[in-house]
Amino acid sequence: MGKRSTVSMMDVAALAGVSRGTISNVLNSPELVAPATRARVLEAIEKLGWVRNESARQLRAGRSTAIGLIVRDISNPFFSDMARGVEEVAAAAGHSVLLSDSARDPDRERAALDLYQQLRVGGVILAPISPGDRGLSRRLDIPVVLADRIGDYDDACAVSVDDFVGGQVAATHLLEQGHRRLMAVGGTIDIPHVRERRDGASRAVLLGDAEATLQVLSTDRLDIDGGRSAAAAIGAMPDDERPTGVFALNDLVAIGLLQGLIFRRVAVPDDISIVGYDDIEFAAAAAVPLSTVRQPSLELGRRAAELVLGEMRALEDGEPHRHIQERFTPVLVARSSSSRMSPLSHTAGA
Amino acid sequence: MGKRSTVSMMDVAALAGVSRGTISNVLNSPELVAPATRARVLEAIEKLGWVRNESARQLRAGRSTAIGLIVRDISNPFFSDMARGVEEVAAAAGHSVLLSDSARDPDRERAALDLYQQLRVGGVILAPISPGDRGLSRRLDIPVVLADRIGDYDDACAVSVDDFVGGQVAATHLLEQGHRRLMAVGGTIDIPHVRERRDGASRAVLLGDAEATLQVLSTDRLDIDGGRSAAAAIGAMPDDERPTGVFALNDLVAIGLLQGLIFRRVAVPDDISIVGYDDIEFAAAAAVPLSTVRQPSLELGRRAAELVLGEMRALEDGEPHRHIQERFTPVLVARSSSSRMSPLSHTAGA
DNA sequence: CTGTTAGCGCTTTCAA
DNA sequence: TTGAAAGCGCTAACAG
Repeated sequence: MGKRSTVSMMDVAALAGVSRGTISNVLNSPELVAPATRARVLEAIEKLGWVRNESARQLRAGRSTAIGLIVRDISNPFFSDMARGVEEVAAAAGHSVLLSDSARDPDRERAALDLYQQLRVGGVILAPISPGDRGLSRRLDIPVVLADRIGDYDDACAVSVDDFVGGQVAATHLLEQGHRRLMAVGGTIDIPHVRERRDGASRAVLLGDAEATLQVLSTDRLDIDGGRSAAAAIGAMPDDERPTGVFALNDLVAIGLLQGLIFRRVAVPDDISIVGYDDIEFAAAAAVPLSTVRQPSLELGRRAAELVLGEMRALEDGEPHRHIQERFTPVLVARSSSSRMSPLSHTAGA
Repeated sequence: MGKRSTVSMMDVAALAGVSRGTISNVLNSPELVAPATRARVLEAIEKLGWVRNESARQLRAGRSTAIGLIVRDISNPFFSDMARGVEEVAAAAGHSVLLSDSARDPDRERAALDLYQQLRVGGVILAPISPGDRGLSRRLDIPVVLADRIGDYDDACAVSVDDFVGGQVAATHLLEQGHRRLMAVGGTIDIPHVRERRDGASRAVLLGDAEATLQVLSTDRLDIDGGRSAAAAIGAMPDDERPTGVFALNDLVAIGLLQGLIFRRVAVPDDISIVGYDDIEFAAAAAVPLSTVRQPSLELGRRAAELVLGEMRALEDGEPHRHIQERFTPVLVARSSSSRMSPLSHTAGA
C-alpha cells in the first residue's frame, strides 16, 4: 500500500535482462527492437507496474507535447463546447490537453499561465478575461492561440466569432419579421462583445429601413437577472414606445427576459419577439423556444487546436510560421420566440 | 523571436554572481538568503525572464504537488460547480489543479488517469463514469478521492450526495402538496443515481400515505429530449390515470417535460406539479420556476479537495490515513412548479 | 550565509 | 539489434 512506487526503468531493465536504452526503444521506437526482446520488456513493465516518469522524459526532451487550455468560464456552454473541440483535435493528434478555468479572475488566469510555462507545455490556447495582451506569446516563449478575443492582433494566431455580423443577423431577422421598434438589451458598452453586437444591430437597422429605430437598454450583468430587470423596465414603458422586437445580447439575458415578460402577461412572440445570442442548450428548451444566434464554438475549439499544433510543429521543425487570425461567422437559428410558427416546430435546434 | 528559451538557473547564477544553490534558496527558502543577495538574484531572474523548469524540479522531488481532477461531463453545472470548489480549496493551500473532462468516454477517463500518473501528481479527484473500480488508488499509487459515486467502498475516500434521501425529499414534498398520484420520470434503472432516487421516492410514498401511488416512466436519456417525450406520453394518458405530481429525475428532464406540457396546454402546477433534481441555474429561470432538489456541488468539491490534500499530507509525513466516505444531504428548493405560490416569488433560488 | 556536489529517471547518440 | 554513458535543470545535504 502507501509505500511510494520506486520502480524505475532500471528495475524493468533488470527483470527483462536488457539495458535501459532498450526499454526506451521499446516505448519510443518499437520497430528498432527484436520482437522477442520487446515482448520480454513489455511483460516486465506489466509485471512491475512501471509507469514512465513524464518529468524525467520532459526534462530530457526540453518540452512537453501537451497543450494548455485556459478558458474564462467553464460553466459557460460556449467554452465547454470549445474545450471539447480542442480535446478532440488534440487527442486525435496524440497530444494531451491541460484544462484550466480562470473563473474570470485575472490572478487565476495568470497562475494558470505560469503553471503551463513552468510545465513547458508545447502550446497554449487562451480565452482571456480581458483582451489586449500584446507579445504574450513571445514573453511566454510558447506558441499561443487566442480564442474569442476581439480586435486586430497580428502577433499571435487567433480564432473568434464575428460579433458585428452576429448583431446584424439578429436585427435583420427582426426587421424581416416586420418589426420596426427594436431594442438591444443587456450588458454594458465596456464589454467588447456587447459593443460589437450592438453596433452590428445598429448597422442593420440603419441600412434596413428608414422607419426603424433601435433603442438600447443596458443591464448591469449579462445574465438571467439582467434579463429579468430588463423585463421590468420594458413592462413599465408606454405602449407606443415599447419595442416589439428585442435583441438580447446573450441567451441568459433572453431567458430572464422571457420569464419576466411571461410573468407580466406580455405574449411572446405576439406582443414582443425575442432573439437571443449563443444558442445554449436551454434556448431551445424554453417555454417559448428561443430564436438565437448560434456561435460555432466546437469548430472554434477545433480550429484553435489545429492552429497551436501547427505552430508547435513549425517551431519544432524550425520552419517559418505566420500567425493566422480566423473569424467565424455566426448563424441565426429561428425558433418560436421571434415568429408565429408552430411553437414546437423548431425546438430541436440548428 | 521563436528561438527557444534556453536560459537556465546557471545563467541567472552567473548574472547575479552567485551559485545555483543560492538561486534555489531564494525561491524555496528565502529566509536563508541575505536580503541584498536575494534582491540581486530576483533582479537577475527578472532581467533574464527565467522561469523555473517544473519537470526538473519534480524529477528531483519525486512527485508534484498538483492535484488532478477528472469529471465525466464538464458541461454539467453540477461538475463545473464542483470543480470550482476543488480549485478554491486547492489554490488556498497553494496547490494547482489539473482538470480533465472525460466526456463520459471510458478511454478518455483512462487516458487522463494515465497522464496524471505519468505526471506524478500528488493526488487525484475522480468523478468516474462507472462506479466500482476497487483498488484504483493502490494501483495508481496515488491518493484518490472518488466523487459522486454510488456504493459502499472503503478502499478510498469518497464524497457523494445521498440520492435516496433526495428522492424521498422530492416525493415527500409532492405528497405534502396534496398529490396522491405520483410519477417518477426519466432515466433507466441501470443508472445508479436513478435507481436510488426512485427508491427514495418509492419509500416516501410507501411511508407517506396508503392512498398514494407512484408510477415510473423511464426515458432513454436523462436530458431535455427525454423530458419532451415523457410529456407526450403523459399527455396521452387518460385523465384518471394521469399523475398530478411528477418527480423528474433531473432538471434537464424537468425542463423538457415542462416545455412539453405547456405546449400541450397542461397547466403547471395546477394540472400537474413538477419537482426536478440538481437545481441547475436554469431551473429558476424556467417559465414556471422549477421546484427542485439541490445538490451541494460546490461543497462537495471543497470537501473532496480537503480529503485528497489530507491524504497527500499523511502520505508525505508517513502518518497513517483512514479513508473517509462522506455523504452530503440534498435539500428541496420549492418554487412555483409544485405549488400555488405567486409565480415569481421564488425565482431567486435557494 | 553561500558554494559544491550528487543525483532524480529518462532519452539518445555512439560503439559494439 | 543492443549496451554504455552523458547529460537535461533542479534541489538538498553538507562543507566552508
